[in-house]
Amino acid sequence: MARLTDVIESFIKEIINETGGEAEIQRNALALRFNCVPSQINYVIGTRFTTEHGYFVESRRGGGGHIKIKQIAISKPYNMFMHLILSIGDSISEHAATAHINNFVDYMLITPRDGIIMKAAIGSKALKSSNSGNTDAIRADILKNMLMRLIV
Amino acid sequence: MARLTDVIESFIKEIINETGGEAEIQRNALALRFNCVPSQINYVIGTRFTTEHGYFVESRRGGGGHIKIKQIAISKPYNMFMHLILSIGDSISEHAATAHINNFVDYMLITPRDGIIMKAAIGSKALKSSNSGNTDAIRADILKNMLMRLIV
DNA sequence: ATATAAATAGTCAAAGAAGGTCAAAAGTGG
DNA sequence: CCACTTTTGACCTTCTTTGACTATTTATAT
Repeated sequence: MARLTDVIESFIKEIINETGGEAEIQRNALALRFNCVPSQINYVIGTRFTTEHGYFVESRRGGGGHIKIKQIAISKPYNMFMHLILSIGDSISEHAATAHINNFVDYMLITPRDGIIMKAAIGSKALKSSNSGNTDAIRADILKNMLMRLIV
Repeated sequence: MARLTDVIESFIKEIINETGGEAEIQRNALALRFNCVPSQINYVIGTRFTTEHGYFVESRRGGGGHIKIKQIAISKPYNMFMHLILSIGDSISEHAATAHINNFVDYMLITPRDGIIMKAAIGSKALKSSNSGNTDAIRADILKNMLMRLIV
């Protein structure tokens, strides 16, 4: 029995292929089409179209709302970039994050100015309000989001 | 489906660009043109042309009434930069932070790329691991840190 | 002048249209 | 049976559209 999740997954991937990298869907319409509850769409996206899988997701609510799923480009430099993004994991120290950012600068994947902004964003001063315990997780999220945005 | 609100927004912005900074419209005429109720014009103005977005709005009722939407001119960009850093306070919503960043881009205090990185850093996706309650505080810290770094 | 009509714009809340979250229930493979 | 994944559903948040009612300004008739 083919899992619905897999069917929806391929459906979305097909759209992405056809349009050359981006699928813009409407949650309710899709749920209706596959005869499932809307939140199943969220499940599919949350398990199959994550950063780790190389996708970037945005959405808007309200009238005319939608969900946009973008595949990051897969040219050579991006592969390297992606590889580094994946190596970040879901928790990272300031020291390690800074090292990564400096690496990105060294490899010229980002400019020194980009590096300055990023280091400011993930520095301990910027995250001092976070309850110790999840600081490293927040830092990882911030770092990955910043990097993803640059290649999506 | 394209949101009417967005259509009206771009229409007004086009006028502002053409006239070099100011749009004078008539609410009813515009509503008629876009086939909506007049108050939708107020909605567009109230959500897209606020002070935070860098606009100033005046109006007059009665015969020959009108709504004037002016883009705020900034004489000394640097002052604006400093002023906004100070005005951020110790807590800020994603909405407000995004508006600030977009403003910085509009006034060319930062590049669009800088803006992308910054918005990624303060987006709710990046801060989802923060214990709800202090998300806005963390965001304020991050934003201030990034901005400070650029002028120090 | 004054009262009244006409022409505008403003406010606010309800209805409508999406999407998000989270946990319980159900299914599956080992 | 156990651990893991998928399916479902109840409830929440955000954004847009609509409309009834209000406020202000200008025009017109007395």
